[in-house]
Amino acid sequence: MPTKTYHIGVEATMEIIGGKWKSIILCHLRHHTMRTGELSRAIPQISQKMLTQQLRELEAANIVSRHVFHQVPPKVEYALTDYGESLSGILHELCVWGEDNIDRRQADGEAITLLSRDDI
Amino acid sequence: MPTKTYHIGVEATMEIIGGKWKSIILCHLRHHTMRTGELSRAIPQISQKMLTQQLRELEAANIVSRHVFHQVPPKVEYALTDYGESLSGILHELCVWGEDNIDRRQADGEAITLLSRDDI
DNA sequence: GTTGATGGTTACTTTTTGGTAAGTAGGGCA
DNA sequence: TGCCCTACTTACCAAAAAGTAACCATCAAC
Repeated sequence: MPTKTYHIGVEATMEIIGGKWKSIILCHLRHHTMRTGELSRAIPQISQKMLTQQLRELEAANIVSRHVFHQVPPKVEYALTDYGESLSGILHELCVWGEDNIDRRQADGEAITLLSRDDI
Repeated sequence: MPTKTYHIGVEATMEIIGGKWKSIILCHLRHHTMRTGELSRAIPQISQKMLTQQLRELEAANIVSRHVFHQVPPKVEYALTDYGESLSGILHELCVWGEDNIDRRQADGEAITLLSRDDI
């Protein structure tokens, strides 16, 4: 098997939290365990397909855990793993920096809105 | 003009530092001003086209400054702006977390290498 | 026995992103 | 005269990521 080569640490991080959805999902899970439906309500723009796909990839990277309750109708809960929690500080800063960025651009006259500034 | 809407701060951050190259470029610029050629030697996998394209986008977001020396052959230097410096802490953490992630995966038996651990 | 709730998969299409290769500029220099 | 250097641009193509829409399973309630 060919050896995977990184040139700088951030490459590996971005492979895990990069993409359009993963960091958003993680920012929500940072606060509490969530069910599939809760996540898709919290991220209304995401499709079912993308949501489960990204959750599977985060699970494979050991960032997120998946807990299936064998019930009908089904119930599945997602949470950060202990290792995933090690990203919590970074995720928080990414949220806060983004909020500040949006503020600046608004002050600059850009037509831009941030719907929820729920990051504590 | 339609108002751009974000649902959570991290969306805005990722729009700026996301993608395959931007965070890598920024991690290099974090240490010092660099010329175009230095950057492409530091990031050997990137193509000319991607390098200048990403630098232009970072410049447009006021994260990176571009200083042209009117010489022949041309000389252009890139640096973080003051605002770009506000990302420095995050970039550092992204590098460190990635280095740790690679260590774990190596310890886990994955065939994986990190070429330079130059993040201080 | 039809409907609804939840979580999920699949095939297919579109959009976005990235890669390659070639070309530009203009003075230096042999 | 013609080639080098550096930073960049452009046209074109390939690959990856994301969107759409339809479908599945299960059991409970009506």
